[in-house]
Amino acid sequence: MPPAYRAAEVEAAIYERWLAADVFAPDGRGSRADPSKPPFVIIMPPPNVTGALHLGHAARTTVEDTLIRHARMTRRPTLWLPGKDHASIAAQLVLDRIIAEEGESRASLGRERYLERMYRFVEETRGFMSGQLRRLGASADWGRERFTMDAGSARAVRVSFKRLWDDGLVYRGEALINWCVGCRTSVSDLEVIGTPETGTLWTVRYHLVRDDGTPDPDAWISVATTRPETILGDTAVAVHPEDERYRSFVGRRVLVPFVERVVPIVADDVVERDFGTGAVKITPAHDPNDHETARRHGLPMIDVLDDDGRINDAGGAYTGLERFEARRRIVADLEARGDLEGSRPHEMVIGRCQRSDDVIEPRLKTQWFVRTRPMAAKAIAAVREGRTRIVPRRFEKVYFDWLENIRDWNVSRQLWWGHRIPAWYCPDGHITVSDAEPGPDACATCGRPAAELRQEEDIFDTWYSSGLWPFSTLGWPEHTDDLVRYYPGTVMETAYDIIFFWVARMMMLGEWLTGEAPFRTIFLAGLIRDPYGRKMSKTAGNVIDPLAVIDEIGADALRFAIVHGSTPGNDQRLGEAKLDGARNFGNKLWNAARFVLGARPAELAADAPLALPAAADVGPAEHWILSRAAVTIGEVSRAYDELRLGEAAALLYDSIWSEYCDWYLELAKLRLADEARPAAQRVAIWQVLAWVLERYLRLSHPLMPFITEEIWQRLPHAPDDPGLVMVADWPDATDAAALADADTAAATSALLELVRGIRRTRQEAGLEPAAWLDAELVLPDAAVAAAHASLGGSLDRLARVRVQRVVSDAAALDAGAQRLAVMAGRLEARLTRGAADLAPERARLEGELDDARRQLARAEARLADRAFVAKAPPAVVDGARARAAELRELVRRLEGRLAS
RNA sequence: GGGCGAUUGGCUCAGUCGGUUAGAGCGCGCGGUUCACAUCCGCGAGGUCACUGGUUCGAAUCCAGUAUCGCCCACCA
Repeated sequence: MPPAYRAAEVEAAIYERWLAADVFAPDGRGSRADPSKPPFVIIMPPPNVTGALHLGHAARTTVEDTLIRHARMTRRPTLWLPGKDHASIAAQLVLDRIIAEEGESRASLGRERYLERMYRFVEETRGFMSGQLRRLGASADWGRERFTMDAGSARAVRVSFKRLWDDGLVYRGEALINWCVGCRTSVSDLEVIGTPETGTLWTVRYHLVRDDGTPDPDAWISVATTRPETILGDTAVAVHPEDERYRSFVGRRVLVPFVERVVPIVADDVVERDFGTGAVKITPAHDPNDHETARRHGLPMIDVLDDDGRINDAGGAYTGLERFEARRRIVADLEARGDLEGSRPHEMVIGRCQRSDDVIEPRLKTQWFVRTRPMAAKAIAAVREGRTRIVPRRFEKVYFDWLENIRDWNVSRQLWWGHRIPAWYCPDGHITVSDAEPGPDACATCGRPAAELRQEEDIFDTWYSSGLWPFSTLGWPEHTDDLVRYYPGTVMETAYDIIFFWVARMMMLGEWLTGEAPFRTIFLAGLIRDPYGRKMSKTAGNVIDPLAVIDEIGADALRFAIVHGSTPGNDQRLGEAKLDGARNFGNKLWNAARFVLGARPAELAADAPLALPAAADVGPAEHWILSRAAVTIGEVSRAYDELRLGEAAALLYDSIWSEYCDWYLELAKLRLADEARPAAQRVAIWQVLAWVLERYLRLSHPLMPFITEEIWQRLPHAPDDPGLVMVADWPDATDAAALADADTAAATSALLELVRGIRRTRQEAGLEPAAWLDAELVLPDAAVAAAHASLGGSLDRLARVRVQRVVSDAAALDAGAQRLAVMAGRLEARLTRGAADLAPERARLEGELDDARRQLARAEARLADRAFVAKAPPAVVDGARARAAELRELVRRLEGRLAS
């Protein structure tokens, strides 16, 4: 076994071995799944097909792979289904940049050639991400890999849309949508990011119109606006109905500047009297509030923009101007004609596009909408009724709030890369929605032949096909075997920032289309931040490249760092310190294994399978580590079961490092090297050493799959072992628990405390660390004395003492001797060494006595409290009594010691 | 304007069902050429669990309020 662990070399080879063994698929050749057990299914959140692996992907992959590996080891049929998302806008933005370098553009290529180019591009990139996920150790079923633009997804999109259409949940209508000029498409409300910015609030005069229809140069109403270019689309001015200042204005008419349109002054209580002038210009086609107001008052709605963000034909002299240029010109022109009353800086929230960061323009457009309320009700019910559980629970509220206030979903996108909406128009204006791949044979209303029908140009919002993902990947709408067996999924693991985009939509579409919630548990993780708590971003320059980390310290270390100390739903910081810690842990495990493999007694055949020794040969240290192992197996298993992976990692870290390596390995080492010890005992020691290591490897495997596999392969195995730790059975604690004797384990534990006490005392007394001290031990229990005798010199060696005498009572020792006293629980040691400085030792004992007395006083006060004794559970009271007795004894002994 | 989260040693975080002795890693101090590992070993210091009040025999933990920071949602032009 090489002295240092070489992650990079090991990981690639191990992954190949897993692939060759065909153990990733639930029905793979090497799978040891028990078909009678309930399947464990995770459908992977599909990363963007053009993307590169970032830490977020690494975190998702790590958590899901860990859950999957744990489930696989419990013999459940385990499906982790991977895939890619076509990510229409994101992918188009990427491709647009690329073709721009080639001197082309969307317009120059045209739809067909653009899509051809996109398919070629996606062909090139789609393998990258999978390769990167494999480097992380992802044990996904690559044979079932899917793509949101593959034929199966396309079919699911068509069939689902037809179903929703037939169910009356789809409509095509004119509504105010969010238009992104930069992306040249509409986007959903979720994709509009409210950004606080300082804008300008202009005050503008609208002149009243006299009865003869001419504007009155001396009478006007002043309105406030932040977007003067929308003046061109104004169809009213509104004031509050109870606003005394404007009471007489209501019902009169004003002239809209530049377009010279005569519009009414209406009263509506949306108007805030305190804001601006208390009078609002109403632009129904470009503002949600105004749109509502216009509907209430039956006002016309005039769109003044075109798709490129320029003023359209409705803008009179401004037609053709870019929107912000138009704004500047209009402000200047208002000023010139004396109708600009003033302007001031104004703090406001600007809607910007999530993708392009361009300013979103609300516009009136005819598009496709999904009526979400009925679906939302089902999605809410699924969680309310406990059919789906959200972890951590606090996100239920977020989920409910959003679904309860949900608005219709604009699924139309004026893009090319995506699923085209399967709706056809006939010349008579009828709409036919069809789920047939070639489209409908004829107009569903008038029967006109297909040749006369024209398909909708719009494509679907990317998240529409993502919403179908939990079942489209399993073959829906067909009743495939996979769908029957693996739907609904077990856990949907994702970060909390896409609850609305994705989780809620999967729940809605899943409930509505399949009649079932798409998963049992929604497991929401937090985001990974840099060591200062900032979001990682390329512009901030604080990104950690997971692949660079893997190259340097290996996937196991990255995985462990991601999981260790994390809590579901909470953001976590990740930096070099954490990564180093994880790497060091792997190194520790590797070296421990190196020692174990090298320490096998010659009496034990090299290929003898791992087994626990006969009870008669089991020594005290073995009882101790086996009892610790039993506890760890139980606790770690529970932590995995309850999705508390951070805790599983912490438990393993502590058990392996602080118990197994720091103590047990040391105790085993010395006795194994002791040739005078009977072979049967040495063999037993090694067997326990190796057995516990093997169990810890299995427990750690889901988190650190590569290194545990590599080490496990080097341990001896029985012929019927599965050959890979990856498909080894999840350990249980019964063997260890049955063999370990609790009293002996406790006796050993007490002796370890004594060693710790001796080390501390000698350090405080300023003794040379290497010096051997003579010692007399007070070991009051027979069990402890027996354990000490059995461990022989190994324990003494850890404390660097030569034991002269062991007594059961401190009274048997010389009272006045100038010796260092060590107390550890009920055990004591007296150390002799010429140059010892006794003062610090005495000071420490006095401090301890003070402390013990204080605690005793508190303990006794508690017991004196009748209410406590009467009301606290008996076990707690008993515990308190025992504790008080212990403290009393400690005080007595400390007093005795200090008196001498 | 609503909602959520966080607040525990210098830093980053755990802390299950409320149980009295609040843990870890990093950092810090002291010491170490122990033949698995210096990516290491040993020892130690360091905490009024943000604050106020309440519930309880008992509160880091439950309740109410306050403060600070962060996030999400929301139509004052």
